[in-house]
Amino acid sequence: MYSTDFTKRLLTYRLSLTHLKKVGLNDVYSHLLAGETSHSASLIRKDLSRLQVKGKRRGGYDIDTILQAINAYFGNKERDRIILAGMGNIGKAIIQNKDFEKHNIQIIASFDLNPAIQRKKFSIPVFPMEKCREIVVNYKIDVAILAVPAFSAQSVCDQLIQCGIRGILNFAPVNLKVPDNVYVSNVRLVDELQQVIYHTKQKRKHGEYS
Amino acid sequence: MYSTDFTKRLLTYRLSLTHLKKVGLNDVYSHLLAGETSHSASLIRKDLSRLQVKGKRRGGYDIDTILQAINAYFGNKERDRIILAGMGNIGKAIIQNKDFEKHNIQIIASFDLNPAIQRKKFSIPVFPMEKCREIVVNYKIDVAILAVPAFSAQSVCDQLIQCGIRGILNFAPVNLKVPDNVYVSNVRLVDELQQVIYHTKQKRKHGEYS
DNA sequence: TAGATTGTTAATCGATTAACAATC
DNA sequence: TAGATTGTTAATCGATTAACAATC
Repeated sequence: MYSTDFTKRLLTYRLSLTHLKKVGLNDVYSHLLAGETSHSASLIRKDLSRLQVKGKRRGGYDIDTILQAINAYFGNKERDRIILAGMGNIGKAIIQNKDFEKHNIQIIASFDLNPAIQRKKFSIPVFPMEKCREIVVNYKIDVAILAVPAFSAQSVCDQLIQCGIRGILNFAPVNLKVPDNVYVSNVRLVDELQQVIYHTKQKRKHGEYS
Repeated sequence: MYSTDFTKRLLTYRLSLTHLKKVGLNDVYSHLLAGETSHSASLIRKDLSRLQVKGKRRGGYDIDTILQAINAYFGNKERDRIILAGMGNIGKAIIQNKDFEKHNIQIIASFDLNPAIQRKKFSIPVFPMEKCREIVVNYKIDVAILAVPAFSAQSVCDQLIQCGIRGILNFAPVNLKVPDNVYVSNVRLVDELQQVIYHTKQKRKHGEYS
């Protein structure tokens, strides 16, 4: 079982490699990828060895081979289908983002408590929460994006789990309580920004150029 | 110098403590906060000791004292003012999010290359990039949110830095190249989701309930 | 008092890095 | 060949945890 850090790094590698490929490269040295991703060459070699990707002793690694290995690691075969709960600002921004489709992730439906929103036309159907179980079961959905206001987040989360959801990407500023068999990851926009502000100030104080 | 992990945990504590306070509590035990945040009681006590917050040997910690210490750590005095580059879906979702204001972060202006967008009415003014230096200098702005499309991310990033920006919260799926004195943090929505999907599948396979 | 919790020290654990032999 | 890079092992580093004395 590899760490979540490893999994995260793989996606960073993929981003850089896709870029390098577009720019015309076929091979990378570990130290080149290091410069692109701000991970050390040593760590990259270790990660690639964990992925069982073999390089050429003096010619670096074949980019396509790495990309294939990364995609295989994430299970690139079938399209992943997920649902969205909450059609507020964040929910709308998410369904308009084409990057998910590009990576074979399809948001098949959305849920919202507000009937006015249910009646509006979006690129995906919007249902009331009552429809959730039906869709999760019929389409065998495992993962949901939770983008509802903080005050209803725990309750909607509970409902999603009740319906069979086992993985949640949560945008609400709340520490969700979930059973052990449910995986939750939080995107806390305010916290992210606060951290950038904090670390920027620190850099000013202690940085090389202060 | 504390780790970025420590800084991140503090914001998680704050979220839970604010919640617990609203629910009517005045004090917390380390193990209670542990249950809320999914960090160990031991780590929480260590973090609080790093923050120089003292508890009562048998009565736990005073919530307000912790909250004050956390806010002091982040420098709660003055309001932080930042700018936004890119008024696409994500940019719009961000300026509509009231949580930033709640935490004393003010987005004072936005920039977009598209003149049509510049003319639209939003809750904050939208300028062409040429105005950037003027605003960054006049208002002494350090931090920017970068929410432009991937293809222009590096170029807009370079311009921001040119104007004096030293901290960037980047939403574009790109590994930005920046000088050493600039702090960058990335929010990769697609990657976050891909990780949730991956870990959810893994839990199915290896989890307690498989 | 007995029991429970803090605060801190020492031990553990795991992730990253350094180093270098293998090899193209 | 000489030089450069991989692949792996051992060393380091730091973060987390365990343990427990202090104490309310």
